[in-house]
Amino acid sequence: MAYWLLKTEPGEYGLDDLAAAGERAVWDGIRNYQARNHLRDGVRCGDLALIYHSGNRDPGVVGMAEVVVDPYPDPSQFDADSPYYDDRASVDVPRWLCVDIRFRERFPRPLTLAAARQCEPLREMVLLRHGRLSVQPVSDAQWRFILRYCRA
DNA sequence: GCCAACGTTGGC
DNA sequence: GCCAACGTTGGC
Repeated sequence: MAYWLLKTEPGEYGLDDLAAAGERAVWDGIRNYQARNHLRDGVRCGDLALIYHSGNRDPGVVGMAEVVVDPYPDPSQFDADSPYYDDRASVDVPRWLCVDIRFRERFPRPLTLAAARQCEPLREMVLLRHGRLSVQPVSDAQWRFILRYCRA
């Protein structure tokens, strides 16, 4: 079982939408090869993920979700009406993956990016070193630290 | 809205 | 395969 951090813009699809989605939400639209490779090579059913809100006034980790299925080809890449359509992808040779997740919790004390930068145990976190990656691994130690912080 | 950092495209 | 031009992300 592994830990991840998934980014999203709350104005598009945030923790509220995830909570409202119930048992299963399609986490699609990932269009970055490094993020895709994390899905392909790492993310599996049963993994847990921090939900990170970006592009808002106070970016940070706001909640947690559970991965409920192994990664599979993102249907939106085949949909010409979708903003995530990719005409280089085909059903036979899909280019992008997505995953389904389920809301687990909303943190009483979100970890803002600014606060994370002040936390020594998070110094090596991918979020702080490589800010733009939308699917990124979280180490066991980082996970434990963040949960203790956010649930306090 | 600005801009730095990073990713992608495409000519050669 | 290099690299310049361009596009995107995302904090501020």
